[in-house]
Parts: sequence; C-alpha cells; structure tokens
Amino acid sequence: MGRPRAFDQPTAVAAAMNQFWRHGYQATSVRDLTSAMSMTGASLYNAFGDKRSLFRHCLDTYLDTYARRRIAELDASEDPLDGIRSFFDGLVAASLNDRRGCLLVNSAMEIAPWDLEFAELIEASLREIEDGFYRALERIPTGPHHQCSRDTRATARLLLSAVITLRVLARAGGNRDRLGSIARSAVALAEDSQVL
Amino acid sequence: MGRPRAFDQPTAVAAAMNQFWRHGYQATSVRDLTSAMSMTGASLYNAFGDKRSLFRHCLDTYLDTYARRRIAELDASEDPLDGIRSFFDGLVAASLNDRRGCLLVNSAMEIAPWDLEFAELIEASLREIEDGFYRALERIPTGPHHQCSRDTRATARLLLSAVITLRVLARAGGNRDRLGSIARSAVALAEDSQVL
DNA sequence: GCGATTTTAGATCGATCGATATAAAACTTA
DNA sequence: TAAGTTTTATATCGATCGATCTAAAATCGC
Repeated sequence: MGRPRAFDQPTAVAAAMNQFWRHGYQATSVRDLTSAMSMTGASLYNAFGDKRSLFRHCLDTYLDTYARRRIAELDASEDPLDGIRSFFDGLVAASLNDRRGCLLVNSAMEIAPWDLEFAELIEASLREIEDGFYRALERIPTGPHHQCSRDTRATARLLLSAVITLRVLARAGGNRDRLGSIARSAVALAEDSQVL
Repeated sequence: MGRPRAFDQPTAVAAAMNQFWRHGYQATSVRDLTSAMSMTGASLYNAFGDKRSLFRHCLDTYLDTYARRRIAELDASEDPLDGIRSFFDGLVAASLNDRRGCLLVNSAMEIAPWDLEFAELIEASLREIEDGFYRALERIPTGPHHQCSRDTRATARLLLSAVITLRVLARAGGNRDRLGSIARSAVALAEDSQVL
C-alpha cells in the first residue's frame, strides 16, 4: 500500500557503492549520492536512513558481491594451489583495470579508526579472507620431501598481506610490474609452504 | 623587518602533521589546524598558502622525520639481517602504540587517486623504501649451501608489502598477534632469501 | 470514489567548509 | 619618532555539508 517506489533498491545501492568505492565515505556527499542513485534526498533518507546506514548497506553488498565470492571460488577450487593462483591472477587483473582498490581495505583505513561498529565488521571480514587462505593451504597435499614447513597460519596471513598491498597499490597507481611481482611472490610462498 | 611571527614553524608544522596523520586530509578542517597549531586562519594562509600546500609541508616533514630515518638506520646497520629485524620490531611496536598508521600509506589511499602530484611523490617514496630493503638484502652474505635463492627484487617488494600491511592493520585495529605474525614472516622471508 | 499510507519533489534548515578582507599590532630602518 | 613592512586578530564571504520540512503525487483496502 502507498505510493510505489520509483527506484530499484539493488540498483540504487550499487550506484551508491560505486560512489563510496571511488571517493571514500567522507568525500562522498549526500548530493553526490542522490545524483548517482537518481533519487531525491528525501527518498534516500526515507529508504535508507542516514548516510552512514546507506554506507552499511553498500559495504554489506560489496562483501557479498566481491570479497566473499572470491573466497567461495577459492573453496570450490579442485586444486587449492590453482585456486590461489586464480585468486591472485584475478586480483591483479581487477586492480589494474579498476583503480578504486577494495572497498573493504579502503574502509579499514578511513572508517575503522573512528567507528567501532565498522571496525569490528572490517576486522571480521579480513579474518574471513585469512581463514579462506588457511583452508586452501591446509588442502595442499604434503609432498614426499616435506620437512619443517612454514606455519600455515603465518602463511595465510602473508597471503592476506599480499592482498591488502595489492589493493593499496592499485589505488596508489602501482604498475603491472609491481603488482604482478607481489602476486607471484605470494603464490610462490603458498607453493613452498607445504611441499619443500 | 616587519612584525615577528608568534609561532615556531617546525612546531606548527608538526602539530598540523599530527592532525592530518590522525584524521586524514579531507577530515581535517582548516579550523582544526588553526586550533592545533595555535594560530589564526589568516596567519596559517599567510605562512603556508592554502590547506594543500600546508599538507605538502607536513608530508615532506613526515618523510624526512620518520620514513627516511628508518631507511637510513637500515642502511647503517652492521648486519643487514639484524637491521631488517630491528626495522620490523620497531614498526610493530610503533604500530601497536600509535594507531594512526603511516601518513605515507594513508595518503597513498586517500590522496593519490585524485592528486597526480602527490601520487608521484608517494610512488617515489614507496620506491625509496623498497630500494632500502633491496640494498639490505644484497648485503646479506651468501651461505655455503646457497642455491636458487628467491629473486632479490621480489623479496624487497614482499618486505614493502609487509610494511604496508602492518600500517594498514595498525589503523584497522589489528592486535599484537596478527601484526607480530606478519612481521616475523617478513623477517623469515629475508633470512631465507639468500641462505637456503 | 474515499480515506489511509507511502513516496515523491522542492525548498530550506543551521552548521561548517576553505578562503579572504580589513585593520590593528609589532617590528625594522631611517 | 615617522615611514614602511609583515603578522596578527576578528569578522565574514559564498559554497556546501548532512539532514529535514511541507506538500503534492501515487498507490492501497474498502
């Protein structure tokens, strides 16, 4: 009942997400959002609450659409090492093609320091990625000459570290050489972790 | 000639730097700056130009005071591996003690995407850090069982990657366990790089 | 068609933004 | 002391910020 909405909610959230993704939270004004979402300020506040609540919607959408999807693909990979290779290949390609970096990492830098609720969400999400790497590393079969491998949790954290760095350098304008070098080193680390 | 300034320039720049460091460029207002620097807006604009020029002063000061100082200490270390260990020990301690992260990395995320001049300065500064690691790695003596070591440039980039990640996680609230784990893995990487 | 309900559009709120105009204050040189 | 120069303090500029108000428009159950 009542007047029907003139906008599609997922489309509007995606438009807002793209603004936050490119310009960050604080540098995205409500007027920028209404313009990108093709709706008036009154409609925005009616449908999503305030700017912060809308950002929460956007971050949730981002995590489901991008971050968790990549982890799911890693979990679904037949060969875990191939999965890790594909993960980083895809990340380098995305980082070179889209200089906005990663909304999660961007938010970790901009928002986490002054918003406890987002800080906890971001921390948990980073942990999800680390755990995804951990599961993949555990699935790597142990080789015949296996000896004194690096600690799996530490390796997972180094892979997360490479992900974060790739996303930072994507935003900072790093070139293919530098991004590819980091990705290759990360993959090599995973390859060496179990089979020595 | 003329009325003498009522403020000490280095002290004022340091105060401004601390504001930018904590809150970022856009979230630091000129009024925040005048308050922190204990001077009026007119004095600020007279002495430093606009907000962007003041930030340039602050970033230059930061690079000289913090980033390049750590690289110089690394270059001056007797044992390069000890130097790398000290580098990361100091970085973890600083990151746990001061959650503002690194002004250079913060700026790489916030400013580089929309300010070409700062982007170039940031890129060059990151390269300085990478090159510092490269020089240290090259100084590590080759062991008796040396064979097929990892590429030195790639290792230097992985160490830079660890630095960036530590600074991101410092801002995002990462705990001692996670930061220490990444630092230890980075040091282990350097140790394994030449002597296998 | 009619009230009830919801969303729309447009105007605008007080607060704050970066930046500046004005003029008094504090120095140097002559 | 007088002229010249620079910095200071204060007030304020137009623009924009996030958020809200009012009222018209568009749907529902009845």
